Amino acid sequence: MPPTRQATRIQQKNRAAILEAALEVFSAHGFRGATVDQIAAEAGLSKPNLLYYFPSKEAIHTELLEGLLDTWLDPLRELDAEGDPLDELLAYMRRKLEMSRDYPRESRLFANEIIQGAPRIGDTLGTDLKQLVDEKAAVIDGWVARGQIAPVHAHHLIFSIWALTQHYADFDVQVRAVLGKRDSDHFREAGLYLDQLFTKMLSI
Amino acid sequence: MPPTRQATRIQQKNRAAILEAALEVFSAHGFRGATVDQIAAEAGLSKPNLLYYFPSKEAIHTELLEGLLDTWLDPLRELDAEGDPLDELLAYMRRKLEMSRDYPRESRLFANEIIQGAPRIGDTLGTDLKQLVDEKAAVIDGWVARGQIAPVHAHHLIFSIWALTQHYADFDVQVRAVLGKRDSDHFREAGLYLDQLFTKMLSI
DNA sequence: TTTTGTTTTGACCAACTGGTCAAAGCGACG
DNA sequence: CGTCGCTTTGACCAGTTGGTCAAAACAAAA
Repeated sequence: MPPTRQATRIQQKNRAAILEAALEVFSAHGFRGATVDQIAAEAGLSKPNLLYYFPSKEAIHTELLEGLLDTWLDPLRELDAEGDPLDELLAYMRRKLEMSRDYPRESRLFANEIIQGAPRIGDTLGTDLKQLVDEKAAVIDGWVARGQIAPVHAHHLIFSIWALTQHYADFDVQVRAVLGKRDSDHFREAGLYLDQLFTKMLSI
Repeated sequence: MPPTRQATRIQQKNRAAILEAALEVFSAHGFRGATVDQIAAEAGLSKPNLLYYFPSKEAIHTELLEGLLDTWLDPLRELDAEGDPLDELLAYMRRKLEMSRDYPRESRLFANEIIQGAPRIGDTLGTDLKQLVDEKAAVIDGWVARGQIAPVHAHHLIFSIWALTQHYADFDVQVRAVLGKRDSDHFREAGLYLDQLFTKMLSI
């Protein structure tokens, strides 16, 4: 690996290309299903050259996951206890749906990891993720207690937002197959449907 | 492979053991992540012996998927156009949730396949599955037209039932990590939450 | 006991995979 | 120009994996 103090321009460029390629390949085939050669080819590098920038296949995967986890949870962090409850929750849902539309590879990367038991980020789930979710669930509970939204199980409300929005990224082929092969129009329909769903669910 | 007319008792037993073992291994590691040796060991057979009953790893996987797809869609087939709309839809959702609780491996097997682009059952999705869903969506549209439930986009309603129930099987580790390590109690909570959600969504 | 068909296995193979390494290429700076 | 550090690569390796095969073990019928 390059032990320089500051990453050179070439290093920055190649590391970025590798991570981008790895996202493409890992999200499409899972960790085990992806090969270093595939990632290298996708990044326009030779295998040994790729391994000059990252010590191992696992290292790439780990760095990808950790680097993306923050981004992935940002929308939830933005949930504002001071805002209007319904607006805040709908906005959160919409942001998540947009992420499914615009960053499906990231969604599938996580989905692959979690379905297989989260062998590489399991720890983070029980600590960082749990902490964030508990915190935001408390906010929701507060809204419920103050009668600002209908009484709901806050944790399951969050799960349902995750499930419903990520479904359109993770199960994209199925959605497309069932709806017929229209492009991304179904994201608009989904948005309307989910607006309706959560509005009814949360209205008193 | 055994070219006998009738499968002997040994054949039936071993083929069943192999499929059971394959379900365990494929659902936990995905197709590429699973090894024939692993499946053989899980089934209590040697690798050559396993390959005496199935011609290849792929053949096992295909047979598993196809054999299970029917079972998996049964609850949807049971959706009765003549029954009470809300009862029928809630019952369907509950059955799907029970399946997530009782057959999480099957759910993960499909999830793995679909996330990776359904390379092995993609065709079935656009034909059989689409046909069934379109048919049931028409039933739902009928209920809407007759004013028996709130106006909803039928296809997305079905997607939302899938997404919300399968989430508890496919993302089990995440759900457990966030809720804390209680056993299957969260399935009861989830059932109550989803009852509430769909009741509100569908009531006029 | 012999025969016949089924089931099981040890030994083996070719392809693939993640990873190593020494040497060569390259670019910038003195 | 020459040198020095960063970058790239061809050749290679050991372990794994899906799959084959001939021979052995076994079971049941004759």
